[in-house]
Formats: sequence, structure tokens, C-alpha cells
Amino acid sequence: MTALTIHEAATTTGWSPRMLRYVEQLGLVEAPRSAAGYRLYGPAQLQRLRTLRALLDEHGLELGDVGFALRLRREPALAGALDDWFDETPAPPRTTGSPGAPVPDADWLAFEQAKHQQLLDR
Amino acid sequence: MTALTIHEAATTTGWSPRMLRYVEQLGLVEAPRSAAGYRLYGPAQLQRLRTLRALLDEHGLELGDVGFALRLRREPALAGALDDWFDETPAPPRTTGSPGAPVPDADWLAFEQAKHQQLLDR
DNA sequence: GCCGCCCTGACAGAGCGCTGTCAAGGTCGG
DNA sequence: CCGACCTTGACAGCGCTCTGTCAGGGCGGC
Repeated sequence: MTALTIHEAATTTGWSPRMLRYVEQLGLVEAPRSAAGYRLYGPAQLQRLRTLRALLDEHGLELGDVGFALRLRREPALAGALDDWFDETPAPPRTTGSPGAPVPDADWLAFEQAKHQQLLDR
Repeated sequence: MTALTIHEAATTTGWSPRMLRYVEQLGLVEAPRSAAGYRLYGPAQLQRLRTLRALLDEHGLELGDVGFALRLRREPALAGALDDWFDETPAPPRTTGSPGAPVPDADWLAFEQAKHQQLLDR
């Protein structure tokens, strides 16, 4: 099938083989493996690599930045902690019933949903 | 009122004066200024500095990471581009009416709202 | 008026991220 | 079977981030 080796994928996407392994190590584009362990780059992976490059160029990002964004998606607790910190400043948002207790943590999903709902209600 | 100089704020929060200026430069904690330009740290800023330290320690973050998270909040286009890239992989999401055109960009907010709505609908 | 703190700007060094390159060994196609 | 490719692991250098420190000048309280 249409599956390229790492060297072929590198030349067609503009990355270097070394960088393709690094990108995979960051968890950004993981190529399936052959029985012998060779990385196999299919159309999906190639597309992903090209759009990744465009993303970096367009917004002046680095791979580490995208890696951090990935971490935000994999660790919702981290994303929630950041949300809380950024929302902390303006005013005591505890206008709803529950007082200032640090969120029972079981209600965390509902808490985040409420926050997203606020985003939608505008 | 209760407003500390940068040196006092540093000793009570555990940061160094240098780092307080750096944190401000990153846009994370900005202290109001006196008429002469002195930074004035009130309770709000002190609280923010302490919780910032806790945030870093708890999740093993660096200041630059939080700075990047701030950038994500200030540049919704960047956040949207990352969302799109991460959502790109699983399946062709163009199941709704509009074909593969790169989103008319005026509908961008609605597009993101729809995506958030999917998050809420679970 | 003086001494101590504040400001900005700059330089410096430690550390880390990114990228290339090499080594030792396995796999594949002619 | 041989040459070209792949694997992982390691090391090296460039550049950037982070943090401290210093210089030159202003502000403030005793």
C-alpha cells in the first residue's frame, strides 16, 4: 500500500528523518510500525506532518509549544488548573451557591462545563 | 493602603525582585504603579504570585509554559488552529453540510462554539 | 541632604531544547 | 550474500530561556 519509509516521508514533507523521530517522541505524529519495527508513513501521517509545518510557520510556534498544547489535552487537570488561575484575578466568581471551597473535584467536569457554557452564552 | 514594594513582595512570596519583573514582562502578574513608577503589590497580586508558584510546583510547569497558555487565551485564532490540528486526525469531520472549504472565517466563532457544544453534549 | 530603595537596560552564565551525526545491530530486496 | 536502509541510543553544538548582577539615574523618608 501507499506507505513510505521514514527517509521517503522526510524528503516529501521537508522534515529530516531525525526530526520525524523527534516529532513522534513528542507524541505529535506517531507512525504505525511494520512487523520489523520500521515506521510506516501513510497519507494521514504525511498530511499531518505538512499541516504541522504550516501551523508552526503561520503562528511562529515551536514543536515544544505544540507538545505543551498536547499535554493540555491529555491532562485535563492541568488545563483546569490553568483555567482556574487565569480566572482567579478579576473578581470572586463564587456568585453561585457553593462558597469558596476548592471545588469538590468530583464536580470538576460540571464546573468546567459551566465555564464553557458561559463562553457559549454570548 | 496595604501595598508592598517589589522587594517586600519578593520576600513574602519567595520570588526574587528580578523574577517579579520577569513575571510581569511575561504578562502573568502585572502590578499597578505609583505616581513615580514604583510597582505596588496589593493582596490580589500577592495571592496571584503565591498561587502561580503552587501551579508551577504542582504540575511541573515553567513560567514560559504559563506564558504560552496566556498567549492561547489572547490569540483565539492560535487556539483554534491548534484545535483544528489536533482534531484533524481521527476522521473526515466534514459530515455537516459545508464541504471541505477552510471555514469562511466569519463563521469561526460559531464553528468553535459547535465544537465546544460537542464537548458539553456528553 | 543622604542613604536606601526603585526604575530600566544590559550583560553573563547555567541549563535546556532542538538538530545533526555517529555507532552497533537488525531487515529487506536483488 | 551484500549494500542500502531501518532501529535505538548517545554525544555535540547552537541558540534560547531563565536568573543573577551591575550601572546609571530617579524617588522617598529621616
